[in-house]
Amino acid sequence: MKRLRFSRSLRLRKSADFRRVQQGGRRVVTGELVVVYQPRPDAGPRFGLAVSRKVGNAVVRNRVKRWLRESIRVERGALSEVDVVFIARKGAAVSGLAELRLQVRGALDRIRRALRQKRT
RNA sequence: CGAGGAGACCAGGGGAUCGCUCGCGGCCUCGUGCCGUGAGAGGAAAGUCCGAGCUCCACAGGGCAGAGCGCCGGGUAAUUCCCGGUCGAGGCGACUCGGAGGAAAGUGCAACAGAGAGCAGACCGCCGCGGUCGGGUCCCUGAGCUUCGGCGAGGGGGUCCAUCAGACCUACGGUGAGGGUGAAAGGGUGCGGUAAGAGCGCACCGGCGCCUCCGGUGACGGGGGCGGCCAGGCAAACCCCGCUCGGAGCAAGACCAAAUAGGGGAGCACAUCGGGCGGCCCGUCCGCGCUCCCGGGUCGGUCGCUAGAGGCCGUCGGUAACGGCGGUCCAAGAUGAAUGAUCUCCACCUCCGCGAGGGCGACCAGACGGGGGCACAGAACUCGGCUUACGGGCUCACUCGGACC
RNA sequence: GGGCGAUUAACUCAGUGGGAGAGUGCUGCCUUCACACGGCAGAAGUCACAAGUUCAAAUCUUGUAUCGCCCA
Repeated sequence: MKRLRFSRSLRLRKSADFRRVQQGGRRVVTGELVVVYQPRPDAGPRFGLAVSRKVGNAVVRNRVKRWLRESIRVERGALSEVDVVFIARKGAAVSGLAELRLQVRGALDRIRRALRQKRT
């Protein structure tokens, strides 16, 4: 069985990258998440998180980011050639890991379909 | 057992699997790689309210202005913090709380009410001067008012006292005792005194000032003498007195260094002008000029960046805070920002059922089954404090009340 | 992370120790055939919250909460 990792190489880390994705990318909205993605040919996938202070205090924000990282780690599958930014809404603070994991899976499925359609 | 006050401490634990960040070692296909191994949030990490280290501002200079602090002594790198004490307030008590210098340096403020509110004041009342009038009491009558109980202006009569007293009036004077207003009206009680009064006088009590003695390093406490009631409140009002304070903050600052645009540095000189050194004045430095040189900054990266005024134990000094000496232990460094996820077992709290067991007794204790709960909160340069948030647990001496032996 | 500021009626704001106010909006009446404009009257506030100083606090002091601004 392939091990499920989410190391630093899979993360979006630069301010310029965030700006590029959020300004030029496409948008998918689930219940508590806004997911923005932009294709990036001939490269692996990269994921970024954005949890603002409106979501809660530092403990709550850290918890939401951990839930999202865990969800991405489990659900990302064979996605590639794309940059994705997950933006948490206020309700994410109380939705719990299971709910967020469902929403991440749904958003990633829609991104995969859109990319496949575009390629063909 | 109940109620209460004070201090110290903990911040669920074990196991399995999958992950994240950093250090070290190894491997290769040298990468934002893989493997192994070790470490990985708090008592408040929080608020950013004080104090420091550190870095830059030329040195951190003078005066004014400004800001902060404010009982006394000690601790400390330092403080507005801590410890011990003094005084005041609260509590039966253990104990708690206190921004606690100066209002007999000055300037100011006090709405409304009230006669008068800041070198006070005469509305009612009381007294004196002047004027007018006989007055008290009982009975009858009775305008009017009424809470239907009564209250009663005025008039008539009986009786007592007598030209003193008293009542009324007025325009004057005295009074600060009484009424009433207010948050506050210039000590309290008693006696004397006076036309009436008043600290006007006296005694005691309380407070204040000055002198002096004793105890204490001191704040202050205790005793004696004299004065005299003249001296109200607010300085978290201006202010006065004393002490302290240069500014900014690791996004400080140093180094490496794309694209784009053209500027930048060093030396010498500087009357005026402009700018910097937190504000103003002084002082001082830099620029505009001349000569020489080629690097500077943004994106990004590296350093700063984690071993410290550290914890614990023992001992000595000290009432204590704390300090000296010796031993020992620990020690996250991320940067779109790590310290997590799932499962399981056991603790802890609480509710319901059940109520075994122990004790002479007040009472203790809750086995067993089921349900619920397990807080506040996440390092961002580092320390010392303060403040605020917080479910519960543990421990040590104490206080008050009750019951029992 | 660090440095600052604000909070008063539904909205925008004044008020710097004794009376809580202005404009817009809202409600009612008048005016008009009707509406707008206009006129008159009225309601509406824990002065963000909690302690303290003071006789007295929106105002002064301290703490808490919320919102906003600046520094790469």
